[in-house]
Order: sequence, then C-alpha cells, then structure tokens
Amino acid sequence: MGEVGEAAVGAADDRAPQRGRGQTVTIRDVAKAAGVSPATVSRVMNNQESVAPELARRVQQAAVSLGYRPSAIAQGLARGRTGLVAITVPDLGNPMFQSVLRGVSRAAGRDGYRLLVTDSHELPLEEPLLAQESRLRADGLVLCSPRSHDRELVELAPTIEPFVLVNRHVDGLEAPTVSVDYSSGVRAVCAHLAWLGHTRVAFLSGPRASVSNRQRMEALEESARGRFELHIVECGSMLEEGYEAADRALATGATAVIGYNDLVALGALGKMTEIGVAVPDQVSVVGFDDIPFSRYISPRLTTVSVPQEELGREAWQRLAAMLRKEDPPADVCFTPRLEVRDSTGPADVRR
Amino acid sequence: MGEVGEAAVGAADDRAPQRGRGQTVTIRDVAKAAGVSPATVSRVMNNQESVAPELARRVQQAAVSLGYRPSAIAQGLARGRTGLVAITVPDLGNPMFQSVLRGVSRAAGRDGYRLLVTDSHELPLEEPLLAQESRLRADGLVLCSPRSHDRELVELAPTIEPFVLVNRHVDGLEAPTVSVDYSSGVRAVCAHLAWLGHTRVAFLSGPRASVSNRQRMEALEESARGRFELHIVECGSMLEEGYEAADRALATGATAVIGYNDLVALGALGKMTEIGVAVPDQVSVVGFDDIPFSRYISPRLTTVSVPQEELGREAWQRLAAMLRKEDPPADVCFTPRLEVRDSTGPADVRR
DNA sequence: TTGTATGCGTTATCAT
DNA sequence: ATGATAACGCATACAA
Repeated sequence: MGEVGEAAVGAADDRAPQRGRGQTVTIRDVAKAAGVSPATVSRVMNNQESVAPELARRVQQAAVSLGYRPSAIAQGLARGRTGLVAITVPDLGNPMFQSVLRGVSRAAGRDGYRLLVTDSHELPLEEPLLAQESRLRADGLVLCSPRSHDRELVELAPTIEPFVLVNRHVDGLEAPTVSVDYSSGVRAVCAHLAWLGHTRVAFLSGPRASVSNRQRMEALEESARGRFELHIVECGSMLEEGYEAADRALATGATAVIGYNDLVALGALGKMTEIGVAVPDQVSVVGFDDIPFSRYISPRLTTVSVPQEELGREAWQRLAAMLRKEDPPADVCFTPRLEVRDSTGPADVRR
Repeated sequence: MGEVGEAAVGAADDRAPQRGRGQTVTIRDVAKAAGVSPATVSRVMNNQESVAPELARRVQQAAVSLGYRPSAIAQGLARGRTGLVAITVPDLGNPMFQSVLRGVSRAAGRDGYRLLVTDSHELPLEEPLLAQESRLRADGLVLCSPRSHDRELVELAPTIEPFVLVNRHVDGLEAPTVSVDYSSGVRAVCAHLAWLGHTRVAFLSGPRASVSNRQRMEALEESARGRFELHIVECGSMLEEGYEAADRALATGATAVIGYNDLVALGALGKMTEIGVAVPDQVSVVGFDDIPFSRYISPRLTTVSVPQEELGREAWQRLAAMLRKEDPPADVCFTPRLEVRDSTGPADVRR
C-alpha cells in the first residue's frame, strides 16, 4: 500500500501538511502516541532511569512503530554539542594523513564521536577557511600538518578552539600539540648513509608550504655539512612527482636519494627499477613516514618510521580532554625510528 | 584599534553570565550592538539584497568586531538542512575507497557540502548502525560497497533516505546506484591470460562479506570453465594479506595470480619479487581497481581499471539532485578497462 | 516520577 | 526596508 511513513499506532496525524523543512516524525508525535509528555519521551530516549518501566515500554513501542529518530541537529542545539570532530588535512590522497585520520576515527569513534573530514588540497589559502567552516559544525578540530604560516595560525586559533595541532609546532600557540622530531630522523638517515659510504645524496623536496619539508631539509643540510654533497631536487608529495623526479635526482650523480615522503621515494624507486637502475646496488633510496606499502614493496623501502595512527590517537585524547573541560595531557613529540630495509646499501663507487 | 572581539559599537552586554552551553556571541548580540533586529542581521549575513547599504555596513562592523560566527547547528535546525553529506565505507585504509571519497569530497565541496566519514572496518554488523547514525547528522548518505545482505539493506533503506549506492546493486531498492560491471572486467582478464597461454590460475579472494568479491569469483569460475584450472586462495583485502597469501598461491602451481584487488595483488607481487619468483617471467599477476600505486610500482601492475573518483562524482551528482528534490540521473554502471601493463606475460611452461 | 515551560541560535512569516 | 515573532526539535530547570 503506502510506501513510507504509515503510522500504525494511535490516531492519524491530520494536521496541516508540514512545511517543507523539518523532521517527519518528532518527539511530540511520539509523546502524543504514547500519551505522555515530550519530556518523558526525551528521558526514555536518553535512558534516564527515572521513568516508570511501564511508561518506558509504551514510549519505546510508540517510537519504534512511528519510526522515530531523534533529530541530531535539534539535539545538538539543545545540548550545545554536535558529537562531531572536524579534521583538516592537506591531502586525503596521502597515506600518511589517512593513517592519522584512522587513528582519530577509531579513538573518537569509541567515544561516540564522528568525523567531519576536510581536505585543503595542499592549498594554504583554503586551509583557514575550511578549518573555520568545519569547526563551526563540530565540537572540536584536529588540524593536521597545516600549511599556513605561523602568524596566520595564531590569528586563526581563537576562532577554531578547541583544537589540537598535529605534525606541526607553532610558536606562541598554546594549543595541544602532537608532533614528530624529524630532525632526529634525518640525523639517523644521514648516519646510516654515511656509514654505507655515500657522499653524494639527493633530496626530493616536498610541497613548498610544508613545514615538515622545511624541517627535513634544514636538518639535512646541517647533517650533510662536511659529509655529503647535498642536491635538492624539486619534487612534491605524490607518487607521480617522485616518479618524474627520479631522472633529475639521478642526474645529480647522487648514490643515495632521500624522498620527502614514502610516496615520492616509492615513485622514484619505481622509475629506477623500470629504467634498470638497481636499488640498492647502484642507488640507495630512503623515505619518510613508513606507509604500509613501504614494507610490502620490493625492494622494501628503508624509511623513517612515524607512528601515524598513534598521532591520531594522541590528538583525540587531547581534544577529548578539552571537550570534557579537563586539562589536556602534555604535548608529545615522537622520535621516529629509522627502519632499515632493502632499499639502502653500500655506495656504488663507480657512480 | 582593538584587535579582535572589542565591542566598539553599542552598549556592552551586561546580562548574567551565560550557562555553560551555547554560543559565546549570538545574532542577538550583534543586533543589539548594531541597533537593529536579529532579522536584519540574519539578512545581512545571508547577503539578502533587501537591506539598506548603511545598515548593512553597520551590521557587518558589529559582527566583525564582536567576532560573530553564525551557529551552524542553529542554522541547520532552522533551515532543515545541515550542509553535510555522510559517506560510509568498509575500510578507510583501502585506496579504492579513498578515491571514491575524494571524488565525493571534491564534487560535494563545490556545492558547499562537507563530508561526514564513517568507516565500518569491514564489520557488516556495524554498517547499518553507522549508516543510520551518520545519516542522522547529514542531509544525505553515500553508501559505498556495503557489506550487508540485500534484505538488511532493503530494511535499512527507508531510514537513511536520501542515499545513493556505490559499487553495489541491490534488487528491490529504488535508490540511485553507481556501479561497476566486474564480470566484464573478469572476462577481459581471462581472455588476456588465455591468450598468453595460462592454464592454471589462482584467485586471491577478498573479504567474505564483499559482494564484489563474490561477483568477481563467480564471473571467474564461469570464465575459467573449460579454459583454466582455477584455484581459490583465501586472502582478504589488504596488502599484508596478499603478501602472506602469495606462498599459498604459488603452491597451487598457478602461472597466473589474480588478486581480489590491487592491494592484495601488490602484496603478493612484493612477496614474489622478494623470494625470487620473477614477475611476469615465471608468474603473472593481475589486480582490480587500478590504484595509483599500480602504475608506479615496478613491474607495473596489470589491472582492471575502475574509475574510482568518477564513482564518487557520479554518486554526488545523484545525491545532489535528490537534495534539490529533483529526479536523480539514471543509474550508471561503468565498464572497467583492462589496463595491461608489465606484470603479465606468457605462461611459463616449466611450471 | 511526570509534566510544564523555557531556552538553544537561527530563519522565515507576517505585519508595518 | 525593517521589526516582531513564531517555528525548528529537543533538553532541562522547575513545578507538581
């Protein structure tokens, strides 16, 4: 017969046809059908103990048979919270951010929070707007690897609180921060390469706006001083860019290539294998992040391993505390671990 | 002069301290500060033309100096829409779903909609709950590769409308659907392998609950009949599972291995390369989806290419139409294209 | 224990 | 063009 919305309980609803907006069946409909007040229905729906079992059952039945679903928006307005966390990342296509996302998603999910995800597509200008926009629809924000300048973030901060910063430190910002000490990772890489006898290394640099790229580059320049001849090769953050930068990296005569992240390292690795450059026999390749692929591709990629999901978990832990009006745990800065695998080997002296 | 939040306009707000919940500065504060009614402020914020330029400026200034941000929740309640789209996927870690996500994100983003993402973690039981839950907080839902049974989805449907189905067809469901004809892809793969002289092939099967896995398997069995000796190897959907299934696949004596998706295919490929099994000289490997990695890993993976982002775009197009109360475009079913690359070659007769 | 009434912050309807 | 004011759907003090 009818397709949808047939109420088999209580009197039919013969009020004027509802205006376009709004819910089909509200708390009042349920209240009417169960012969109680909206307040009681609310209590039942929220499992308040203070309701007579008899009434509770009646309300439940009415709710079910009417197909009543509380409006999350109305609840949000009344409670002053949405049950949503926003997270802004520079690029959803990057496995690193996906892992952070997963970390937040799982942790927040356990606390009944859902994720509002926005991707700034590596556009620093969009970032603050997206962050504000999404924060407005959520109870808090996880700002992941923001590409904006420090001063912009400081300006942005008051409009997006409460929020936590992931993979980026900003001076003069009291927001909880979960970061990674890339310098330490870089030093480990350099020590490893030096030990293998490499003296000419190329760095496939990441997005201009990426602070962690700058960190890695600076640490690299410092670590290389007096040890390596360091070549910077403009690249990016994606597989394809690494693939295409491989030629230029090889042209520098480098015996070791360090990618801004695993994606570009793997892209370059793919290209090298394809054109017959043996890895690690002729050229060594190193990445950053330790995305799942790095472990399962052959040759397995040597990389600076970052606890990606853990970053997400820790971020949520801090945000959750703030949402509970508690003091968030102290900032954490993970020290990444150099994962030596099969893509690095002794320098090829003939190069 | 003052930087932010300095109310240089109108009288100070000296009401009692607001109760914990709610917004700090509301439309009424702005109205008071600008000496107008809330209605006028609302009009200004929404760029309604029918307001005197003079007043508009005053309101704007008041809003800015008070740091006023309209409450998205309240707007949602009043307008009857949230500006959010929910999307549910079985596994956020799978590049295939990430691409669909990106497709939806970009398309919906252009229309001013943000994404509410939920991951069912390949748990069919969680799926319906998550879908309902997230649909409640959004204006519509994209249900991607649902793992639930047809009957459950039919039951679920009325509670999550409007929604669109991606990568799955369900009989008796009038929801707009965007799907892929995997059978056709499977036939292409089989023709390709047969032409290369393969007679023993192994299939690394995907998640039990995956309908597209079943489709691929059935099409494979049909296509193989009388041509190949087909071995089904239990596997999964992730890189690691492919890696670990490689041995079992090789043990079947197959000269060609077809992965449920690119992830497991690449995992298996990695393992083979690692243990010295030459691809494609000794064994051919094929995947499904055509994730970015497949093109940039060496040997480049032969795969059934699915227009992932396009699935997302088409899904949004349909959902957007429904949100506008228009009829959505007709269902689409993409025919995937076999992307022959370097991981397939003539059968090794010695095996 | 249950109901009444008000507030949540905005939009929209109706006067003016 | 602008201002009251009633929804929007729910939660919650407060009253009973």
